[in-house]
Amino acid sequence: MFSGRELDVMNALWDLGSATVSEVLETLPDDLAYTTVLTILQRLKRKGHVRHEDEGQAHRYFPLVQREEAQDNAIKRVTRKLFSDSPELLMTRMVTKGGLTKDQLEDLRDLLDERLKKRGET
Amino acid sequence: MFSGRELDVMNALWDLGSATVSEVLETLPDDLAYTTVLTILQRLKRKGHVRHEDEGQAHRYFPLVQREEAQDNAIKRVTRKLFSDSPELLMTRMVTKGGLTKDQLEDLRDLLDERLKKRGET
DNA sequence: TCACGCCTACTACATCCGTCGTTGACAAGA
DNA sequence: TCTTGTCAACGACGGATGTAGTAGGCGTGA
Repeated sequence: MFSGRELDVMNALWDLGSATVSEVLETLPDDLAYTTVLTILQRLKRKGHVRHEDEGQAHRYFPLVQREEAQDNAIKRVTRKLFSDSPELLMTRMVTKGGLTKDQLEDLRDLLDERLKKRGET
Repeated sequence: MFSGRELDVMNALWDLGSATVSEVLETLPDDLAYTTVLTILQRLKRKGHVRHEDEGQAHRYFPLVQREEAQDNAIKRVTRKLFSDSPELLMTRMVTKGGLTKDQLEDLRDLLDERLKKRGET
């Protein structure tokens, strides 16, 4: 769905809520040209992923897709292409190999417990 | 690391262990031209992701990267670009929203329990 | 009024990606 | 020997991506 650079820009918009080209530029760690960011935003607009309003002579850009949607799409893609479409396989791999601390693993187990209590049926 | 089509081809190689162009072609669900698959394999070779040996007049291709490595890279990329570099956030999202069955959630909790027992220290 | 700074629009360009067509080598039948 | 089938090499082409230069509008301070 989003390319690498597009994701950088979308992340800026998601973090800030909305942003002008300059604001995105300040947010990004890499040292890109102003016009580079402008181009990416224009392409995102053409694809319908952002919109913009006038703000003085500048444009203020707003994301039209939610971060959550992009997250789910990315997960789905990785799951399909690299884990035989099995979310369980992906999760198992992350648990067994995924550099999580003990605390994080415990949090996760607690979350699972809670989740399992809440839906004893499904 | 791998593009969409490249992943399709790599999956064929990983599943079969090694394969000729024709074998990859038979494995893929989509109806691509022979030369399309050949091109992808040649590009993968140029990038150092596969190698090939002669087999009669054909080439037999072998993957040079393991599926696990590609899986980890993909997870890392998604984690970095969409989950603030936090594997825990990703996992949490999959647990709370990721379409897993009760059985799968239970399996996962058991896996976590076991995992936590094994490393009471870290 | 004019030069400067900020901002957008438009153009460009190299590379990558997905997809094939053409060409030519080579082997196995007819 | 002629034909046909199987392969690989190479070139091509349109679209996406990453990156940026140039032109031109507009407001502000001198």
